[in-house]
Amino acid sequence: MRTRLKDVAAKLNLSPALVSGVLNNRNNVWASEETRARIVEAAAALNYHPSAAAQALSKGKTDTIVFVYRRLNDPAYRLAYGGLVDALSAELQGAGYDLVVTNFATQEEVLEHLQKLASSRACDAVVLWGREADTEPQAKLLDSLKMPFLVKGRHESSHPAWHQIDFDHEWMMEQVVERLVGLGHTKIAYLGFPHDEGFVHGLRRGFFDTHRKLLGSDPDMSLIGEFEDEVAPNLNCVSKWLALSEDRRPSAFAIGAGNRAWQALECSLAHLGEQLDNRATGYAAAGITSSPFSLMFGRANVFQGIEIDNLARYVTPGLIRALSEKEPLQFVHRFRPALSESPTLAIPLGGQKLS
Amino acid sequence: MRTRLKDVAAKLNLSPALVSGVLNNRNNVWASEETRARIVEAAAALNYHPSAAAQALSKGKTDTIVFVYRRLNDPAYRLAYGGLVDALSAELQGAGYDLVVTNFATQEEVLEHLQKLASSRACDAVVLWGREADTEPQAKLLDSLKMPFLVKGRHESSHPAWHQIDFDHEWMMEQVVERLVGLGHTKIAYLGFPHDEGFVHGLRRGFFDTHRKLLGSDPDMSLIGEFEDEVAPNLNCVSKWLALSEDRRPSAFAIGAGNRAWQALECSLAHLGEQLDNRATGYAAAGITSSPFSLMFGRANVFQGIEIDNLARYVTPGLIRALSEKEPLQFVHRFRPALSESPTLAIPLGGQKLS
DNA sequence: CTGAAAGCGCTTACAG
DNA sequence: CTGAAAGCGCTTACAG
Repeated sequence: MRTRLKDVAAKLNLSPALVSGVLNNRNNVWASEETRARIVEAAAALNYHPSAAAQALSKGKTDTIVFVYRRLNDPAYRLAYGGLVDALSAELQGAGYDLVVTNFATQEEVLEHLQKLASSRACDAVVLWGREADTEPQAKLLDSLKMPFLVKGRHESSHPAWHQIDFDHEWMMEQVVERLVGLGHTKIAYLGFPHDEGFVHGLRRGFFDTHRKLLGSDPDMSLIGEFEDEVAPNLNCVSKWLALSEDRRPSAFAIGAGNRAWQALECSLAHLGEQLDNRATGYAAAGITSSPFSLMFGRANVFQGIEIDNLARYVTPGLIRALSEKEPLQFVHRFRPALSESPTLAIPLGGQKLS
Repeated sequence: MRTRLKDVAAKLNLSPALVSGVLNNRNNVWASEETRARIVEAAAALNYHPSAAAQALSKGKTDTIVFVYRRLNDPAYRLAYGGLVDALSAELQGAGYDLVVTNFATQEEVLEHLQKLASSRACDAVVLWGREADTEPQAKLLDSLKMPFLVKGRHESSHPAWHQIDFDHEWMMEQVVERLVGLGHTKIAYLGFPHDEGFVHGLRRGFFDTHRKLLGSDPDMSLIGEFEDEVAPNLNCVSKWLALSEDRRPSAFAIGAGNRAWQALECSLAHLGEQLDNRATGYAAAGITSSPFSLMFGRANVFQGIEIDNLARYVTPGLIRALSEKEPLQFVHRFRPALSESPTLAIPLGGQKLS
């Protein structure tokens, strides 16, 4: 039999109420320092830990947060979730919360489960992650059920009062363009995604706005490539760019796309015996990457795996605070990760001699 | 206020006990079909879901399983955990269990938390994942606390009664060698890890044993390379192998290592204008990979990301059964994933013309 | 400083 | 077929 509150109370000849009060540091409970010490000591000696279920039932608080998402086929999403769960769980653990992870194949199942979560009082809050088309109805449902939640995404214009978080995509692309222009490049191509999603538009907007601001002109529309995260279309596009005459050929690349775009870029360059470098001469690139990422051959400045771990760390305190309702809540978080040198495998290529 | 059991009972003028009995399909409860239907209907109409805490308290069962691990620096571990959590959570959800994920920086914290889990009755079972040096003491502790658990790893000789799962590494390497020999290769090099861990020894043993069995001789010890999962040492080793005279040079590679070994292999070959292929002529390779993995240039047969998802799917039913104790428990699970063609980026390299 | 009592929302014999 | 009652293990006013 595991130790219960009454066991430690009995051992000390005290009432369970007192022991409970002391152990929980309740401030309307009075006990001598000596008694407190005895209680704490006895609890430790008996290896007492309150029953989670009993506490949840009497307190009406579970100290549990549920991370809910729809499973996506795109492996990049799964990877991001993996890192996120790892970091989120670690952060919440530190604050005394458990993280339960639940995923479903369909949006219907997600919505049904959110209903159940709310009415079975199985958690204190929910974290929603995924595409905006999915998370918006999910968040709406939780909102109507008065269940606290945090949602990943850019819902700031439609739902400014939601507790939401995402990257500051416009700012990130600004950093990218500033970096490339700072190196001395003026002909900058853009590789991005073709999807109609908030972050895609944000990245594109950031590129265009900063290009205008720093170079005084709109980007050359023939140097804008937007493709799925596959090697072939990116490779095709980049190799055409590199085959342009020198006056039209880009010398730098702003990447608002995935790892396949980077791989295509590096391979196209490798064909010409070139590789990326952070210099005014030759070719340079900067941009976002999925996690985990290493360049194969060269060097570049990247937002590493968009630092999803840091995103989790950044947002957790706000979530906890929102739950304890001690401070006014900041609703819209825009995270600005650091642009830094990418890890590189530095695989020697072409004519270079191997050791 | 959320609906409680008494609410639906009151609405139907029935006692809570009856409603509870019917809703839980208890077999010593008698109610007419009509009454049953009314109860189910009313529960649905009121959106009734029993309080998880109250159920846990009265039943002494939480329907929760906790996944505990120590955070490791190696990103490959994190990735594996990510995919695992995804799959495990999905599987358990289907069986009515919640998965809570907890990770800690140190082994001490893990052990302390396991203590707490056991004495706060916060879960029905624990899943342990990580290196055997960590999981062994963890499992021992849970064992002594009578907390059911499943542990990843190869503890079959030291603790045959533990509910444990891992890949059948010997068998996997057998498949690899059979595949390469089947293609017609006889000079097979081996790339592995240098660590003193169960799976490393298993892979190596599988390679040696099968080599002897199929080729009638021990492997050439100069064609055994065991390195950390980094490009440089693998690249160095493979390029030396490829520079050997034809009578000594390997034409095939059995990989019991990580993605860096594959990258090194492909790049070494690319220098020579070669790439991997599943043929008797040229170079072939087969082996294990970390998740997610694509070859850059060529083709090969691999155990894809060691199919950690399938491992989770494979093991969940046993875990659930162990908890309900309906069937005798199979303790040691050895999973045999399928050897299949690796995804490849098929990046055209070298003198090849781009479209 | 201390203790008896009610309540959280269920489940489960048990008596009718 | 049905209902009153005790119990799961805590917390929390409240009375002393």
